[in-house]
Amino acid sequence: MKPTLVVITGPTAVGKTSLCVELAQHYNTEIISADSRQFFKELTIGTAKPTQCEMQHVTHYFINSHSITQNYNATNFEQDVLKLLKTLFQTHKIVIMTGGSGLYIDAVCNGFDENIPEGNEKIRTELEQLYNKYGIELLQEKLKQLDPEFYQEIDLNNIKRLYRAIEVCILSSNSYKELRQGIKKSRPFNIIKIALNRDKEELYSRINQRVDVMMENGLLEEVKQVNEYRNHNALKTVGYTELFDHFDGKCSLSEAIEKIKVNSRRYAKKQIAWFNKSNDYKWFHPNQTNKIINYINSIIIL
RNA sequence: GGUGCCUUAGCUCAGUCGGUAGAGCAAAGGACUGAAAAUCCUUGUGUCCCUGGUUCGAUUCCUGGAGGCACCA
Repeated sequence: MKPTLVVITGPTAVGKTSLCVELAQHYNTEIISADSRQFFKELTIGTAKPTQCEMQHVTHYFINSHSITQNYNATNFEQDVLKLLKTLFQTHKIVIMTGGSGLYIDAVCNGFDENIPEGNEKIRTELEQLYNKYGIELLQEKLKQLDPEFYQEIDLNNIKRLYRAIEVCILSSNSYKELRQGIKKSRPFNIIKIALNRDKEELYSRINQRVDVMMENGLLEEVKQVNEYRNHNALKTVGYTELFDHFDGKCSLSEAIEKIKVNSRRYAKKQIAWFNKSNDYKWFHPNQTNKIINYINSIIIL
């Protein structure tokens, strides 16, 4: 019988961590984090990692696994998790993966189309220079020549999507449109997908409170310590960019804190939209531990 | 107490030489296949403070009132 990966996701601050610790103890298993910022050992308070205590009770993977100076992306994560799961499934029938990074979860569950090349630092730097020098129109024009079909589909104002599309065309000498098959990979394990949510008001007040607690716990000091790395992708993160702005005198501390709350709420909205889009999530309230266990058991028995 | 200014979207304010109104921020919804806590898109009906008057028509002009701010006593 195939082993099972239980995916538990949901918006930030909904209560994923404590539920998953409970579930992991119930199933006597371990947790893989699918959070694109908790990888980084330098970012702790602002990314709301599990507590020391929680991590002592249950083994967590992909927390503090990387440094902010390293580049780490969804493909790296996909490959690393698949490798890890192979090992974990030798001793566990169930493994839990939890986090709020939709793309990373999809990478593990579905994979990416095979013939599309990975990101390339050199090309990205060149494209960025072109953008800074000539503006977005030049890149739009470039894509139009390289891949007129995809040019029609893409959001032409989205510079990162433009970079990516052009990069793929250059690297593969093929059209991005052609390469995008959207074929889900089959995995050697079953996947149960669960998403958590609460009333919006409740969620938002949890977010606001959590930001206040982060400040009490020393977020300001943590951000100061990584200030010199602010150009790294890992630090383009809610909770950090706002405080960098404060350091630069662009806003007061209390304005920065308010901005962190606003941006966290927006992040939660975006996450909910992402998870809503795919219909294979079963939604629960984070308090429904028993219902969730029953749901998982009912599928595993089948 | 007197004089002047203000009162318009959740907030800050613009505007209508009289034909029922619009920006920024916030908010809501959405997109997103190797940077994803990134990046991007869409969405503005609100007793224009209240009252009476002038007018075909008032949020806009005039009278009176309420609240706020400033200055003078």
